[in-house]
Amino acid sequence: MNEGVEWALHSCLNLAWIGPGRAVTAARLAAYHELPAAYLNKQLQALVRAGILISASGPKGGFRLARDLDRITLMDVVTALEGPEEAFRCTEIRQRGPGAGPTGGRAPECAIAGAMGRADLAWRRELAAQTLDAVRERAERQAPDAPDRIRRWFADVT
Amino acid sequence: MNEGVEWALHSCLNLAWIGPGRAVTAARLAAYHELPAAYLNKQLQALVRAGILISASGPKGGFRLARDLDRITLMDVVTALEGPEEAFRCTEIRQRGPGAGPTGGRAPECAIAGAMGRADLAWRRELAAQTLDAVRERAERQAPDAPDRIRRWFADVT
DNA sequence: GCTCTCGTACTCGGATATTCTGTGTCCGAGTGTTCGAGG
DNA sequence: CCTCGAACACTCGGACACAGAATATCCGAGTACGAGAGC
Repeated sequence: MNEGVEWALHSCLNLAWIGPGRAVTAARLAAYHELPAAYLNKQLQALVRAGILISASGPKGGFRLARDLDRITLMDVVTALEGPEEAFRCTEIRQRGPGAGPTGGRAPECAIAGAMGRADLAWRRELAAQTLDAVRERAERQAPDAPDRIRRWFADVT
Repeated sequence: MNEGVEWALHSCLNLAWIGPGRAVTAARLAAYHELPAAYLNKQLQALVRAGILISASGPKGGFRLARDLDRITLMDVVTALEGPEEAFRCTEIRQRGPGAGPTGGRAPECAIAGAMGRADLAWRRELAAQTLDAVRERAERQAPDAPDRIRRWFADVT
């Protein structure tokens, strides 16, 4: 899986902790975790295209959340960065070669693809069930001082 | 996901339909689906290392199943080819940069990694619940003539 | 005729190229601010 | 003093290199079979 997923999730949580109104630049978000700024910018662009973030150019510009965390699921972020297609792609090799069989392409369904698809569905179901707000809540329970520390660091204009 | 997973699953089912005793060469298995023989051989080698297949060199050599299909799960095959590590890898970026916090590396658990890990667990649980024998049964229900056709083609020594 | 031995053909196994997606970087388009001139 | 305008600085956005892994291929190690010579 793309490494940018981790970056995007952390950045979304940071944006929420900073405050809903403030727009933060990609460079600043990247500096907080020592990430390559231009590349993080690329990932955030994908979130903008997916409607998760809103971007603004120019001075005082940057990124901010398009909606509250409780309306953003892990599935949304993963789909925005990885695309909608599932991990296992059935290339229908059973239809090629001597084993093609007499079916003229109207094969009902590949049993293997079906089984893999069920597993993929379980994965997506679990991702869709988890909102970023629930993740934030867990994170705050583990590190209650994190939100304030983040808010203070990002308020620092240095 | 690696494309070889699909090839390996189909090959395992073909091996089961051919019969438990017969050893089939990688070239023959590849020809049945018009796959690159040497590359399929590489994938089957991984299954041998995982204990799913047994290989034999020389004339009359080839691959055969190490155990019955009902004792092989989709999880076994995927792990053999993709490795045991999960798709989402947490690189602990929260521990880097100004946001590192005072914890000396003994952070309890990344909430994001935990949430992604739960989804990955659901995926693996579903894969582990499906045996290749169940997949075979579904496949036979959809194409009852497939086993006999496969057996006959592979029996052809041409 | 039977047995032992050597050669051969065939297979897996790992080392070796090639392509493709992910990773990282750079410069141009767009925008809000700010400084200055004019009324 | 207030208003208007233009230049500027800053940000996103997409186009442009680089790297690592997936994909594909090739040659060597090992083995079972079979032919041939010897007993």
